[in-house]
Amino acid sequence: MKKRITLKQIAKELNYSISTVSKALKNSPEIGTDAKTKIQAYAKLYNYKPNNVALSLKNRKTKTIGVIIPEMVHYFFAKVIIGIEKFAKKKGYNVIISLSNESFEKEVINIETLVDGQIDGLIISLSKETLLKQDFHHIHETIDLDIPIILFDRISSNVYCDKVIIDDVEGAKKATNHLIQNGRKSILLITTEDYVSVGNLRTTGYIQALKENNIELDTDLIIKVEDKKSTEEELHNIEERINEVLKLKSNIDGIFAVNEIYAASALKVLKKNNIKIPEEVGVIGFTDGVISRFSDPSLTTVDQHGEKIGKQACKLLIERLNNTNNIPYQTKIIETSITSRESSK
Amino acid sequence: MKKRITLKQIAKELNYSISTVSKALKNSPEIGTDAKTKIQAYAKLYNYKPNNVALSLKNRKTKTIGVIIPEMVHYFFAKVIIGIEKFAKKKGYNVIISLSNESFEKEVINIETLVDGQIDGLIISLSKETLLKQDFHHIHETIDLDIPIILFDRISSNVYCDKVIIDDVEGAKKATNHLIQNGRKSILLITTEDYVSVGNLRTTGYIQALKENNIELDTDLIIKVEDKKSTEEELHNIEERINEVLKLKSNIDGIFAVNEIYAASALKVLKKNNIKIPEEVGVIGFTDGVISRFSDPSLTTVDQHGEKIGKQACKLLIERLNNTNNIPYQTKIIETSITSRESSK
DNA sequence: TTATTTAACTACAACGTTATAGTGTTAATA
DNA sequence: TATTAACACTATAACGTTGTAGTTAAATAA
Repeated sequence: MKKRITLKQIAKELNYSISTVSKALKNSPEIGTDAKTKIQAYAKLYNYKPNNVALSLKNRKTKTIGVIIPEMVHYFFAKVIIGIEKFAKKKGYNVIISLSNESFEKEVINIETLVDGQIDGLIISLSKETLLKQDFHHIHETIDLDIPIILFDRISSNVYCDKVIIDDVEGAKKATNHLIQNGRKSILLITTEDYVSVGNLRTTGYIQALKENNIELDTDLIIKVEDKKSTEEELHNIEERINEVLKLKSNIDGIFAVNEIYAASALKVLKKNNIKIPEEVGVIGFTDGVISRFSDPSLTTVDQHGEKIGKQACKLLIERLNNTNNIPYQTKIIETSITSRESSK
Repeated sequence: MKKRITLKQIAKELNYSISTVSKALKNSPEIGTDAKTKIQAYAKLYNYKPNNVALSLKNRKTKTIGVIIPEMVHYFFAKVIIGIEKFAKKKGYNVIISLSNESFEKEVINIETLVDGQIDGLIISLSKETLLKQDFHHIHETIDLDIPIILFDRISSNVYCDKVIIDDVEGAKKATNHLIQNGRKSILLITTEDYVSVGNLRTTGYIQALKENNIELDTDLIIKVEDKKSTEEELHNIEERINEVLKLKSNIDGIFAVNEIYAASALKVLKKNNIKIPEEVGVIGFTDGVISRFSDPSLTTVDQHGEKIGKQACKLLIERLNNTNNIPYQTKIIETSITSRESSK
């Protein structure tokens, strides 16, 4: 209907040049008071807003940040996005979100699309497939193009860039210690295969905690799940495996799961076997999400503070964007904390 | 480092005009085979990609869709976004996401920011505050600016535009009927205050189902929650209210909650009172989310098919964007379905 | 009185594209 | 032989901005 007005139209209408109008609206001292008031009034009346696309072209900056996450339906990632979005908006940036759906190929395509002129920088959490393949050419190429990338949570030491992570090892240690301090000695670990960096690190933390408490490591007490996608079938599979180990090792008195899905699965199996939680077995999960909050019993978890991570990632990115001279890459570590609920006493 | 190459640079390097290069890369018949092969080879070698910002300026189209949702940590909205994103990407569109955080003011600001030149169209689910205020000037202004808006789920009949909704009344009827067919007669409804359109409609569906089954409506069996934000405190409050009604009306044998948080709260209260689910009381929720899936017992729910909604909304929007002649506004209704789980037998 | 400064503007180029119109050159037609 | 058509390209303008470098005319200084 009433298409947006441009400088050109204002200029024509008021019989000034485009430059004058532009400068008047920027309150430049070059322009006389008369012209200024006239132009500004007219602009306000017709609700003039500069065309951001034209500005982007001129400034070679889009004031937009791209975010690529492996999946959307995931409390942690949702929280991270909230953190990113909040901070970005405050700094005048917009956020474009893409989903890799844990696929390497989609990740590559998403980056390409985003890099093709729409964003100033990227915040990425790598897909499981990428981590498995250890193929980071798309990341490197983007950085080579002078488009800064911040990696968070799912990172790789083979990529040189800014990173934001949690102290996964520490967090897992805290979790394991939490159970040990409750007097648990035989703690089942439900984790992912080692190629998922966070799973790997949390496994390490678990092992370290045991060692520091002089508890012998029993590899039979470690379930490593091939962590593709949590389909109904996959979930069933996990439950089966937990059930088996539980039968095999009747002395288990604690369970540490590296995410809330595994923790919820553990709860389910325990309840099915009429094992009392937390009296007989204490359970603690990683990721303080909605499942943990509403499960029965509610789950004690390691809170990753996703929003903080998002904010930090966004901050690092914007700092880099504003700093033309190359500052050295940083890795920020966000502390975890334990949220104690019913599943551990 | 190796900044992206432009038409200009190719032209200079190969001694052609910019026009020739542009046309050669578009495989225009105007250009000779010789020039074409040379230019295309060079472009490929230096990985030429057209600058999308320049294209946006030229075409007055950004190929970007803005999405504004009230909150991120919400299974339904996450699913909708997945649907939007998938369809958009397939059609060559990018998606910018903004959060209104249920605030009217943030919604207004978000729209302004997005409309300022970065998006071709908008997909919005209105914030609760907006619905409460019934102030839609920001929506109208945007539509006036010829920027199409698609509303989904949280809509208002006072806005004229395309809409995608579920059959909330039908869905609620289905849910209530599901309980009635199980032999329940005294069904507690946990819903929102009436200004939330979906809550209102679901309440209507509940009432209709009762009527159709000749069950007298007992308003004491309806809990209307002031639906601000689900803080720990708010949740506690809801549980209290459920508990009270449960004590007051001991013959309750079914509970229908209009979202999964309320349903989960109901489960909790029932279990605390040692009421057997589903034997003594059957429970059904709305929104098939992660909480329902992992609760104990798992929750029977009305599945809103969020992904489908997102896809449909995106489809409507892109159709409108491609159609310069005004097609009449449509309201698409996505059918709900019941996912039967443990909480109802 | 002439030179110089200042005020208040305007013209132009550029960001990277593409569509339209225009320019030569050669080949085909009348 | 003169006219026209076909080919292969180039110039230009435009999308909406902004910064730099002009251009006037009036005011001041020498």
